[in-house]
Amino acid sequence: MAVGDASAAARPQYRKLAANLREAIASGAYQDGRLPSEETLAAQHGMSRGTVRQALALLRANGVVTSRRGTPRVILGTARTQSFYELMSFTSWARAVGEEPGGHTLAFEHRPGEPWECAQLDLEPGSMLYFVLRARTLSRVPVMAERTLYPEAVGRVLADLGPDAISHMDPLVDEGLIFADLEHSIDLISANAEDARILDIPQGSPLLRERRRATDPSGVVLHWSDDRFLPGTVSFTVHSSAAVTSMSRRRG
Amino acid sequence: MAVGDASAAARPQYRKLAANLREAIASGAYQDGRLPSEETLAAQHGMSRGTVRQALALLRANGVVTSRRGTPRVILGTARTQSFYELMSFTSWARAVGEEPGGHTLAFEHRPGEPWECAQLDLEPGSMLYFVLRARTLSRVPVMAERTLYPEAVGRVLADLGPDAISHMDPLVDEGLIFADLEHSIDLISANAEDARILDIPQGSPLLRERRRATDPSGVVLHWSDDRFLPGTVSFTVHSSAAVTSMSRRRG
DNA sequence: TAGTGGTCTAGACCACCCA
DNA sequence: GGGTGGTCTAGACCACTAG
Repeated sequence: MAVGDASAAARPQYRKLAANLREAIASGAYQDGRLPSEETLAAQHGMSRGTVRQALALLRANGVVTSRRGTPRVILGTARTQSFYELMSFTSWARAVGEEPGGHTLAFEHRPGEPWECAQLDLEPGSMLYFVLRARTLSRVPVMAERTLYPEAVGRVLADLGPDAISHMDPLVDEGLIFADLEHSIDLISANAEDARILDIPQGSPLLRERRRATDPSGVVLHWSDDRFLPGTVSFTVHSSAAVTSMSRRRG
Repeated sequence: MAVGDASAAARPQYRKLAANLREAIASGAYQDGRLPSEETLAAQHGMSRGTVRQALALLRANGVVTSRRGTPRVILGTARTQSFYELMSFTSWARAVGEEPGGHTLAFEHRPGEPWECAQLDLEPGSMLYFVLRARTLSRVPVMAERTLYPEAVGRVLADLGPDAISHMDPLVDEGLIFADLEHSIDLISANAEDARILDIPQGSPLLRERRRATDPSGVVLHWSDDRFLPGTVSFTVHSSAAVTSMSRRRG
């Protein structure tokens, strides 16, 4: 193979290799629970060790394999981390777990933002923004109250959607917006009057709250959302490793 | 610099660079919000571009900077992801946020595990294990009920501790155990009779539950724990990026 | 001591963004 | 078109583990 044959293509080699290895692991190859050495993998796939290591770093970060100097890599499991998109979109998450997602828009406002709202979106105080309030359902049962803020340029895309549009993420992605990073914060709160009405529960009932902020590759905030789930409907799973930790616990 | 001057040392160069950049960012250098190019950083620090990229990958994974082909890296913030150890240890977490941690052991059992318990620890059904039940406090106020399972070899280390030992992690680390990976699962439950007694709340009160499984570099499970926090005492924050996602949402 | 993963280098080409 | 980050190579030495 010639030097510099960087046939990056749409999908780089290291991602393909990572996907292949994942599949191989899931299908039960490597019964001994250990991966071939990096050198071996490189030879088998006709690539350099550096590329193999990129693939393995991906698996490592997702908790599929461990790594320790001196010994072969150990297989931990298939580690079902979701696609990034499923983490953002209630709709595609629901479909991925075999449920039928639904949504009903209860409020769609185009107005100047409150100070805290503008702050969340990194906008000047008083900037115009979009606010959307929706009830989300699984198999027609309400499970989540969703409040989302969009900067003007983003929310405008959603203005034409009907009140029963299922996904609000899909139109945004179709529009060419690129969601690169997410910051999640998870805690427990009690339902206010509005939550109670939306989810048909007594005021004060406990809810699992997930607040999210999404940014594009240049750091511009694309949306901020506050999702409140009924107990028992979801749980959040996180993998963290000593090498790369991207989770924290805050004083409530 | 000679080829192969891999002065890996205790702390590799790329980690030092990452730490330096973090500090520089926090201290307000780079007022324009953009990082110098990789080439520039490499020249400034006398290292190769590959090493610089390792450092930047770390910052990227923690949400400190973004990256996009064609444009300089954009600074997102100081992104306060905690040290891996603080995520594992209630004690060191509490101290890091300026609280006074405490603990009182309510049960310390050495017994054969239930089938589900052995499964969590990857042990044969019926294996001996240690079970510890503790009330954890912040500034002497109970905020969390902690139930932990240890395989025999690990739990044995804790047998000599008194009922008011504050940290159970420190002795384990001192013993030479290496915690490499954590799997967290976060959801909402209601207090059972035992929780109610420990936390002095009515039975059925909502609690934020974090279940954790820690493994060493070879994949051996070192402990499993079930922590139940009072509402308002903690929140969990996770960063995920399109490149490396290690979080998922499950149907409750 | 042989073999593994961890770190590092010096070079290359490519895809992309912006002036 | 010039500069940026993304991908890839082929080599090197080191630190560690295990037989």
